[in-house]
Amino acid sequence: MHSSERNLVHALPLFRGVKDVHFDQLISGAFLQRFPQHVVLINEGQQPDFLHIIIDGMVELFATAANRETTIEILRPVTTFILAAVIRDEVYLKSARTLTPTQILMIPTPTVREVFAKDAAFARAVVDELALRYRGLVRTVKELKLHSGAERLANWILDMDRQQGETGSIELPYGKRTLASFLGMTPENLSRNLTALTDYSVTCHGRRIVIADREKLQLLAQQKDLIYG
Amino acid sequence: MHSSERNLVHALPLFRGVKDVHFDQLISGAFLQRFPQHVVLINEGQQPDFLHIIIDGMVELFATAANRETTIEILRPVTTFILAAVIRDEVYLKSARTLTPTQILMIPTPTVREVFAKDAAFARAVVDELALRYRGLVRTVKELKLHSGAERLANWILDMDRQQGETGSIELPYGKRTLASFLGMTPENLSRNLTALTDYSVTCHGRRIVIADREKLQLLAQQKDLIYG
DNA sequence: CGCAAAATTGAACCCAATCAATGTTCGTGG
DNA sequence: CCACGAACATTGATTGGGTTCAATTTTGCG
Repeated sequence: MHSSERNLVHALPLFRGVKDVHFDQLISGAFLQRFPQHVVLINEGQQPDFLHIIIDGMVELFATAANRETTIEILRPVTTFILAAVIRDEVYLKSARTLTPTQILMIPTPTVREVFAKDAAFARAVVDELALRYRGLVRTVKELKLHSGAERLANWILDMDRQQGETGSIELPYGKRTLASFLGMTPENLSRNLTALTDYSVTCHGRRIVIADREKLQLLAQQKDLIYG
Repeated sequence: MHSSERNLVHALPLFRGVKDVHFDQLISGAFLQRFPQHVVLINEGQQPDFLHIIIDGMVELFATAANRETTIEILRPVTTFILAAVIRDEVYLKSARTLTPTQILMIPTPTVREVFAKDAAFARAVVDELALRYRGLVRTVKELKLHSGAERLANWILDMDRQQGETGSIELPYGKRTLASFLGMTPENLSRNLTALTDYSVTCHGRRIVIADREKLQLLAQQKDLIYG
């Protein structure tokens, strides 16, 4: 790893405050690696070898059963994944693949566990990340069990608009197939739900979605949990 | 708190290895309190005041939206809840109510955060708990998105059988209404799914469920993720 | 430019929710 | 201890959201 990259990595929230000695230990055995698009990085059921940290690009966590497949989370920089598996030293519950060309920092599991045990700042950062992700999943479960497909889509659009600067015009960060899988519906249904949102001031052309009247859309989205979140 | 209770609490996984000074600090401001059945302990949207630890009894975490309600998790001793909210110092995403008379240890949020910052053993225990719960939620999401109602029920029955000693005869730990809400279906549908499981060697009388042929049931349950879990 | 994957649209089907009615369980007070 | 009422549980009939299957159009990429 070059020293410029080293500084970049040390500045990440996960490593900020970590003692230099410990940080050196963390990255001494680490790899900073580039992967092309659509590459499977890990498979569910495997034992964790490395903690993965997304430096650049986009990663999809998904799971399969029988002949089905679903997207659990979609991650962007700077985020770890399979942190829980590394901490507990248990098999992955999800698989991961790149959605774009992606740069990933891989730290061997034993190193992570060692430094975690002796560096308080790192431990706190790990907990913070875990707690954040836990809350994200709680929101997902609430969304799935309490809202219809159209409502989930509406919520996602409002969320994405917020992330992209609340301009009322958003760009899909990934394909509609992936979005459908993430929202828990078929691609066909996502299509239908999108046209149904016309009644709520939403229009979609290609990868661009425009919200004409945000309040109208919020009416549908039943924003209760997002207000609190 | 009596000294016998104190010792009991100190022996909990969450506090094992915590320095005596720090443990004293944790419980000095804590309450050990008994609640009757069906009492709401916390409401989603509130700011966390205490970390809750279930010493005895059973607690349901649930969430509401519009006029709907759903069960997210059902917890038994010895488990914490709203740990993520306490760690991040953000509002609760779920509400909690007792399902049975319950004894709960309540530690003020600031104390938890202080001790967490200076006691490595406690920090590790917190992370362990968080990671465990995170993985539980991942399983929930997979279950919801990949399996039908009948399959989820089958999985739940097999899971419960395992927890109760794999005797092939299990006792419902809570009402069918609650179970239905937890599994993400209506009480009517749970009833129908239970009768449908007759074809898979499952019979139900009152609160008792008997599995005649476990392998037959596993066929339906599509156990993939549980084998790995 | 041309092909393959993705996206859309329509039609039929199915799982699950809702509405409605009856039977059962259980806690409570007489 | 029994009787009663209210909540819970079951069963049937109907409705609806969502999936599946199938065909067509569009997009994106080599």
